[in-house]
Amino acid sequence: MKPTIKDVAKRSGVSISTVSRVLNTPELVTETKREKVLKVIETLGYHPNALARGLIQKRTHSLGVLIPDVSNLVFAEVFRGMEDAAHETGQNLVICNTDLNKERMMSYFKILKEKQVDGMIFTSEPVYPDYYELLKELQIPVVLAATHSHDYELPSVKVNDEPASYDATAYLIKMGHRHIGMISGPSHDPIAGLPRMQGFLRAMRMHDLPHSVERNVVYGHYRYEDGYEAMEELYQLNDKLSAVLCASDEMALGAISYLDSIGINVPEDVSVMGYDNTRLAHVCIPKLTTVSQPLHAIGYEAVNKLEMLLSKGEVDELRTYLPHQLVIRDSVKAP
Amino acid sequence: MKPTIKDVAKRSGVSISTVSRVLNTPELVTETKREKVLKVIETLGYHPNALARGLIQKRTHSLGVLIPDVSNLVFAEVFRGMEDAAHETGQNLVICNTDLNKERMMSYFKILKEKQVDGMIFTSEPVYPDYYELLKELQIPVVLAATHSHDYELPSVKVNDEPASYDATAYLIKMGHRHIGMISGPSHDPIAGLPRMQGFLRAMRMHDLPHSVERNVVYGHYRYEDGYEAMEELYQLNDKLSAVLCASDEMALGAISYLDSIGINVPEDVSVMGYDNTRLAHVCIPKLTTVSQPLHAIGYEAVNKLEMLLSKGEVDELRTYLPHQLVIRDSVKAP
DNA sequence: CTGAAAGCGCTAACAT
DNA sequence: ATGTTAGCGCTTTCAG
Repeated sequence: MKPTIKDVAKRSGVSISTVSRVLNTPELVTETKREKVLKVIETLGYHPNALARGLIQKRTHSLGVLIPDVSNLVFAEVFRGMEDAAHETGQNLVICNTDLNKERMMSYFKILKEKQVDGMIFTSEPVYPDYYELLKELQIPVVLAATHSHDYELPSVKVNDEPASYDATAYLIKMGHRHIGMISGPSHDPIAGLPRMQGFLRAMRMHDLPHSVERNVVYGHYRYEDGYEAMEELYQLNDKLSAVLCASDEMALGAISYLDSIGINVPEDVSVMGYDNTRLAHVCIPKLTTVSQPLHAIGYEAVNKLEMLLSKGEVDELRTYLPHQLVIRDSVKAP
Repeated sequence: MKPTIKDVAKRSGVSISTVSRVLNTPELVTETKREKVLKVIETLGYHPNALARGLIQKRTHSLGVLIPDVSNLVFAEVFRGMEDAAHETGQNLVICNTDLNKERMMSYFKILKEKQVDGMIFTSEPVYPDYYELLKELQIPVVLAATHSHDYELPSVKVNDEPASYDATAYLIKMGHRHIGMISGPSHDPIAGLPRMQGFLRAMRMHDLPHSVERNVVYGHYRYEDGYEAMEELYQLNDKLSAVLCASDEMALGAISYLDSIGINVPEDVSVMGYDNTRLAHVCIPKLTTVSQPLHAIGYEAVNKLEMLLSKGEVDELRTYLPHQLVIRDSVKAP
């Protein structure tokens, strides 16, 4: 059997409370006893049982992370930020891939609750009413990362997409483009879909440029393949476009690939702009001009915010919007 | 206070063991009582405490994952495989980013031990003697993913790199290339460095082609930037190379980028071959011809193997080698 | 400064 | 089929 605190106590000739003290409040124990106990711990190879401790203290130093898909670069970088913050404050992360599956999501809520995580980070998905209800019933502190909710008072960390998308479009316009298309996320996606499209439309409108949703906007699910198909569709809709704004880097690459397949060069013939600034964006040819989201920081700050919520019971700022940035590289040029 | 099993028992007018039974062995409880209890659980919003349960059963259904960096596509895909397998068997994953930092690694071993994870997956790093000693002391079941050990009897799942690299090189040769360079991982990396280089050298030797380590091989740490710099170095060493094998897709992209910067086209002037077959490889132009590692399957099988180790106490096959595959795309052509 | 004792919430014999 | 009881390994009063 693995040694327990009892074994250590017996071998050290002290009570278990003393052993507990050298582990938790060593300053309350005489030096000689403390050293003795430490030595026994060493020779026995004793390691405290965090379950027993957690059972009493009601604190496990574990956080649950709900994320659509860790193998997606965007989420992987956000997640990495969470990991770094968690490591700095001695927390562990229990990860759950949701694949945007509601049932899987709800079942994870319960599992995490049972495992007594101290809190949860909910990533990149809208907070539906049933999620909120369950969360409330479960009474688990939650912070939203790369998503937010106006309906509910949930702390969140994300980029403000509408202005970011506006800026991107304005940049394209400033470069001299007048016929600009957009490959958007799904219009029913209130997080990364709608706002980015709205920013685009607002910029076009403000500059008196054509911005028919029917002729200038097509939709995809942020993936490379979606970008490829969307570009094909967009091109059939409107072939005098000189620039295309995409709602993700992956879709931008897909769009470039389609254009390449029909002999159109980027950026010589058509400019393409990405969104996210994942590693993808600077690893390809041409390197992507894109909207940078501070992915790592979003994850990092989300965990910090959760930590504050756990320790102080409240956060300093309910909804944090981290600044975006335009990263100018090689996929956009003047027409 | 959150309701406990006691509260449920009281409200249902039964003993706590009966409540425990409806949760764990419902068939042993009369239907009427069971329904009554279930209803109370529902109205009270009771959720069992997994810590208390784990304390008794000595099984937490949590696995620890040690991985260098989840934001790296290679690991992210392996990790995703682990998540899928874990989900299917009702396990949770606690993740620890090691950044190849020995101390961080060793401290994570201990933390995971204290949290009573049932087992651990150790990813993509050599098993150094001090790791092994600690692992042995801690008595935690371990499976290696994307790495292995000949020195120790540790179950592992990976691809056999030497033959894979041989095959890649042989393909290049079959395509007509005679002057081939390699951008290798560090030669001191026994997992993804040395074997891939050895496979390359063996293929060159077997075909009586020039294979001087000094003139044909340069080294990098698998990243884009490394590939870029390595390609520059390689080109200065030997400018009549018509093909380059890289030890990672990222390095291949870096190499292509360097070649592009000095006006050399891929694959028209020089062929470049990648390794890993991450998403990167089919998202760029030209799409990468590469050695496919079944990344997802490596993670998936590693978790399954760990599960078998936990349930049966042994594994059917100590070291599993998953098949690699050549994926022919656009970055290699005949010279 | 130290020890004894009372749980944390649950499962698992052991009775009945 | 159900209840009683004894812990799992630890922290935390409470005495001394």
